[in-house]
Amino acid sequence: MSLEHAILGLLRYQPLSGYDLKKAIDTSVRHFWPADQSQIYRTLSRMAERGWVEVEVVPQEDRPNRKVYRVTEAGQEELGRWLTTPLPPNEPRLPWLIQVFFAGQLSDEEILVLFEREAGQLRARLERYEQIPQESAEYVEAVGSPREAFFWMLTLEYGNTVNLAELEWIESVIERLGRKEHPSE
Amino acid sequence: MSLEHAILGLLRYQPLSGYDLKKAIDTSVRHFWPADQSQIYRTLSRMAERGWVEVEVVPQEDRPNRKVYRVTEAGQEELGRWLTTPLPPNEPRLPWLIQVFFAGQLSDEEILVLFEREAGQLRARLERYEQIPQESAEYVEAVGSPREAFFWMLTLEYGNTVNLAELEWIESVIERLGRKEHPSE
DNA sequence: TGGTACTATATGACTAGTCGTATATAAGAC
DNA sequence: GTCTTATATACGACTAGTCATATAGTACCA
Repeated sequence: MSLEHAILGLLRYQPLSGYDLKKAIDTSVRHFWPADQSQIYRTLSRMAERGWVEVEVVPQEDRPNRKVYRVTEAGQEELGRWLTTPLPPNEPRLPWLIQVFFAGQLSDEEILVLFEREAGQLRARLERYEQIPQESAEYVEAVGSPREAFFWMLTLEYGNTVNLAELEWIESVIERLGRKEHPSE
Repeated sequence: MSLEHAILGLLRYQPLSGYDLKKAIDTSVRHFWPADQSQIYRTLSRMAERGWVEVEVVPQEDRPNRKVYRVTEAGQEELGRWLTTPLPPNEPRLPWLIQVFFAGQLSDEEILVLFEREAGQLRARLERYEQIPQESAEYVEAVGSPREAFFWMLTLEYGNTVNLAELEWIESVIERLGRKEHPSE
């Protein structure tokens, strides 16, 4: 399970509570691995059972105690092992392509909406990506490893490249649809 | 749920059994919506309960009876409704990018393997895509709708475009890694 | 004679992830 | 004075999808 390994990777930079981790994930790996709060807590419990992380309970006044997790030796090893393990080919599910696949039964206007909508979502995503370098500046500084930061930025580059290719393809389809070159029946 | 709608779309071309559907899915929407046998059968039962499909039991000698499903009026409507419904933005999970994100702690050799492996998987996928037009020729003929076939081919074009962009990006990363321009620590 | 593959459907057990809600308290907004 | 936001954790219910296995006969191949 990849969430476990994302958590190991993040905790390696510094020990964090479940709450902290949620925020750390949302400002780092969220774009390729979203995780919601309940999933994070469950996963942390499981990891503690397996001995990949250790818990330290930090009492707080007026608020629930913090349970701060840190990576153990076993956790370090597991992360190293996983990072060099070949993954099965990814088979992402793209419901939008199902809509495209059966779009022949829609009207030309409806089809145009289908593609324009997707183009809009991609443009919005690309705009959000532009803000990431600023947002992550403090983490880059805090961790203080240009090498680590280089690979963080590569994942952003990936997102930019792939989403831009998608957007350009959709724009080319919209253009072709406008020229009415596609079969009418 | 998208599998339901993929099934409705396929049954619209002709009534099929669960077994037929598995084969139809594997030669059509598999690349963006894989489905395994048990999931297909469960989904068909649910769809029949909802009245989206009707079952006809076709007795066979020496083999289990075929349960042939056909789309009802309600199913047709549901498909039309769904095809024009905006989908929430897709958030695909890309475990490989988690490996990239934390690759800074690996050696340069290990990192190269990580990228070369992914490049290999993409090349294999692109090669498989090349065979799809031949494989689907009989379906194109059987359904006899150039309009429908046009959109089938668009989903293939999408896969080609996006996977090629990914591959080219990875190749550019490999080149940069080779030039040792990335931080060593 | 045995192994494998095809046709055809079905079910139980499991996992990852989602959704909603709950518990506490404090700070700040309107 | 109430509503929202933030801090911090937890759990029950649910869903989609996976994996393994079962049944039961045919057919082909070595």
